[in-house]
Amino acid sequence: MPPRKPSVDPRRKPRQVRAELTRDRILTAAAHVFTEHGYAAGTTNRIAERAHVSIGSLYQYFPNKDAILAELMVRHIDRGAWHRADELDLAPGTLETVVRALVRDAVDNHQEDPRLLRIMIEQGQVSEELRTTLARHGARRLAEVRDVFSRHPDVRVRDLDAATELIVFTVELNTHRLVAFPQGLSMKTVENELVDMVTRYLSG
Amino acid sequence: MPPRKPSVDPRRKPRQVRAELTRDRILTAAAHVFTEHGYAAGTTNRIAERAHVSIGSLYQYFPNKDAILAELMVRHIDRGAWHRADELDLAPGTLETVVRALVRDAVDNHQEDPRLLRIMIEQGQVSEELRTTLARHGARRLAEVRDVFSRHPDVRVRDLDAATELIVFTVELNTHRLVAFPQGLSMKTVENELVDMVTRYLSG
DNA sequence: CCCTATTATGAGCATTTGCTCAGCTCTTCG
DNA sequence: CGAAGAGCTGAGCAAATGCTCATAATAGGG
Repeated sequence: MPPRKPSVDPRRKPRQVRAELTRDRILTAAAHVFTEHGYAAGTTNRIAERAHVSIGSLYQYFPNKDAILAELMVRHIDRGAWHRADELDLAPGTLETVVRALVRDAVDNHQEDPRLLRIMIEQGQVSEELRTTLARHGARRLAEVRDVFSRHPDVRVRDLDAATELIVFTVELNTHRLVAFPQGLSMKTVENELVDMVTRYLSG
Repeated sequence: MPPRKPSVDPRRKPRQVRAELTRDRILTAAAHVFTEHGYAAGTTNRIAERAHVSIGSLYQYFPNKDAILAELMVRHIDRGAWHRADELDLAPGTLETVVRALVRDAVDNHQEDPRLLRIMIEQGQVSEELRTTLARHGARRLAEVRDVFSRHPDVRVRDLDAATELIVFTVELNTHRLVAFPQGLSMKTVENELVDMVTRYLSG
């Protein structure tokens, strides 16, 4: 890492529409670049290039690289993007149907957002607010899934809370792996086996 | 990142005890440095310094920085993971017993150094060479586990290969999560539920 | 003790990356 | 129109980092 200055200097605040657009393009590009290359390899020059903006312009609006990530996080909070992303649409039916819906949901929503979020979290610069918000939302989602399970007549497990947590994470992690490394096994195969495993588990 | 050469050149293989020790010191130092500073900030010079070895020596045994992490990961995987595959084989019992052994194995193997583990996982998304190395070792392990499963009379699944892969990754990933981000649930609870899920899945 | 293969050294090269700055273009408004 | 300020540009600096290579030190069989 090159010059890491204090650089707490105030940056230009957009006064024309043009500038606002530039800022947005930079942020959008940054989101893409970070998700694609990771934080360290997501260089400011690369971001500027992707935004079709000169590095000079970039640094006119952000005092340093970290500030870009920070702004990205703020926007995430403001927009509540992940709220929608993880919304679950579980219709009642066979247990297998329900589980399959859960798996499909994970596959659908696990494309872009989670990776960026992971980068943000790993980078450690996460605000306390983001952390708690994420935690709260995660809990809410767990509760939703657990409710669906608890209402289903075929579900027979010792510890529903533990089971729900295990299942949600297992589905999520396997999906992540599939999306990240689309190796050997096909999406369909994995989906089927995942559904089988979870369904049999829940059935007792 | 400075010069990123192809660097597929063969490196010196230790022929004297002295060299073996040097290699070990480098790896040990690398583990510490990566743990302390993270991968990006864990510079090769810093590693060499901590190992009380010159960078020249470091590069005599490792073609590049990634290779050091790769070796660390290989050692991590190798350690214990299938020394016990034999035990599993020699002491066949209930399917549940076998599965529990598998889970315990993963837990034991990961209990040691959460921070390093996280780095390995996170960095795993980058280097192609690293990935193939891991893939090879992973494949070996998969084959062994699949063998154990295939020999057990109670195992009834459509696609043993797919099932094995799903199981191994699920066990591993859940263990990672538990160790790296310890949350509400206790180790014991998760172990039990994991065992239940996998056992029921395999039983068909 | 000597000779050769092996191992160790570290200054420095090549490259990368975060970031600056002098000067340019565009917008706005009297 | 035209001036002033807002916005934009990109060559390039300084620091950092991965890695090489010429050279020196050491080991161990003969």
